[in-house]
Amino acid sequence: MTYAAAMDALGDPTRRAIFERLKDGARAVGEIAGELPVSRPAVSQHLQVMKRAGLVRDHRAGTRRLYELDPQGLEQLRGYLETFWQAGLADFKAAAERPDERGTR
Amino acid sequence: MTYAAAMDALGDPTRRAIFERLKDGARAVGEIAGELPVSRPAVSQHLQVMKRAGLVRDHRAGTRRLYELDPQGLEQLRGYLETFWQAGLADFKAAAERPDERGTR
DNA sequence: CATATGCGTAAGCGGTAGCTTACGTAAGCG
DNA sequence: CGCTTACGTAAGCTACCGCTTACGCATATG
Repeated sequence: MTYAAAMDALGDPTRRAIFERLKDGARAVGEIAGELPVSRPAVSQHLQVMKRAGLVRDHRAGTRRLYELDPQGLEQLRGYLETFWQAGLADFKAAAERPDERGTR
Repeated sequence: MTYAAAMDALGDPTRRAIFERLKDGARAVGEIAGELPVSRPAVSQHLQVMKRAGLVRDHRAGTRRLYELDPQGLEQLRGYLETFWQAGLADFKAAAERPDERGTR
């Protein structure tokens, strides 16, 4: 049920930008903010939302504070999306993937 | 790059509720609205946002309009999340999954 | 052809999400 | 010990998002 917080969190573009910056290792707050068009406090606030959502972890490193990806939140999201591929969706997928016949859109 | 629209769309709780109602087959707009605490136009608006995001498809059925899941959008999301499990994240995951040592949180 | 059903769209409103600036605090450094 | 660095938090403002009501349109039905 906690996947909801993770979905809400990654619903914001700035938050996704921050999240993606953590792909290749832990980073400091100001370091991330330097690469984005928002202030450092803004990044700090976003990181806390993601922390509550279980998407990131943090730990101190001198005067700085390093944030890194938290696999726990990612696992929640993966599990949630997986529920949509279940049931009769497999053959439905096959039917839907051939160029549409009904001209939807 | 179009995964962004899908993430934005599923960032809203009401939209997720609608999305989940489509798990087991196509549904009409009013039918969905009847199960949710929002008006039918609200559901209609949400469905269109999700349609632009590639998350749902629609087609007419008499005077009604049936909406169903669109595997295309789901695939976008799955692919996006997958990028976070790449690289050195595998062994990082192993390190992060044992009860934390640094007392983060 | 008249009526009913089901839906999309327009218009408008209120709450809140995201941002900024300002301030307080903990840890390294000379 | 002052001073700097790096961060979190508070306060406040604005834009936008999600909602409702009202309306118009297309399709079935008798």
